[in-house]
Amino acid sequence: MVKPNPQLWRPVELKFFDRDPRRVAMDLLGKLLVRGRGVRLRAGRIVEVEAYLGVEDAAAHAFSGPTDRNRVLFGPPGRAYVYFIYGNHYCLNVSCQPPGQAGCVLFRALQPVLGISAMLRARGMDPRESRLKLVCSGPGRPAEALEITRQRDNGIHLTDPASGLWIADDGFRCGEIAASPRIGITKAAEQPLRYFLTGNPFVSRPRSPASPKIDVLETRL
DNA sequence: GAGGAGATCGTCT
DNA sequence: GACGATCTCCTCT
Repeated sequence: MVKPNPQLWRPVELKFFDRDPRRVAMDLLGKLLVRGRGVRLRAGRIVEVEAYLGVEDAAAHAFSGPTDRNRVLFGPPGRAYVYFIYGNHYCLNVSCQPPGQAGCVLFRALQPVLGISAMLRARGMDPRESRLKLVCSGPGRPAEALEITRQRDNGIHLTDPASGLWIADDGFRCGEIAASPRIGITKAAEQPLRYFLTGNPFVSRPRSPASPKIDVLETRL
């Protein structure tokens, strides 16, 4: 494995997010989600995401219009939307499209790249733990590993390293991208809006429980 | 390994 | 008061 070099990481530009969430979701695969600035960085490669299409998507938080909770989704693109779920977990999304449209992408799984011991600590796991899939696979776990909370991070700029939570491009070519139905939802559950890297061991579930159907979309080498 | 159930609390109706 | 874009632990096979 090549040693990560944060000096070469470039923040993703704002215009990257000013597009259809399906396109943003696919293009986010292989990018890095980074916590911190300067030293003591924690970073994970994005290997699994889900697209939510805004007010026309019955499974999206934005479906019933703006509320105090989801207001970030209706604002500018490239912002963190953090919500609390099941009394236990925070989940991180990034807003897409121009203000008024409420598309977003949910981060479902990361492959730990940098600051793994700090992630293990944040997750309350044994520092000698070798099953790294348990660190960031599943939407609640990256938030815990990177200490993302609604109070601290909701609405911040994911395009700006100064915010302390940002998305970087290190030039990684991600290989084959596949799509399947989204996980854990009951409405609009059949649409293939979950995207992941084929064969990557850090993907939370290789196939959706609701449907085994997987479509290979494209290959980037 | 698979499946089920409990934990736990913010948000919405 | 009901529900939820989840996780973990426990039991069963």
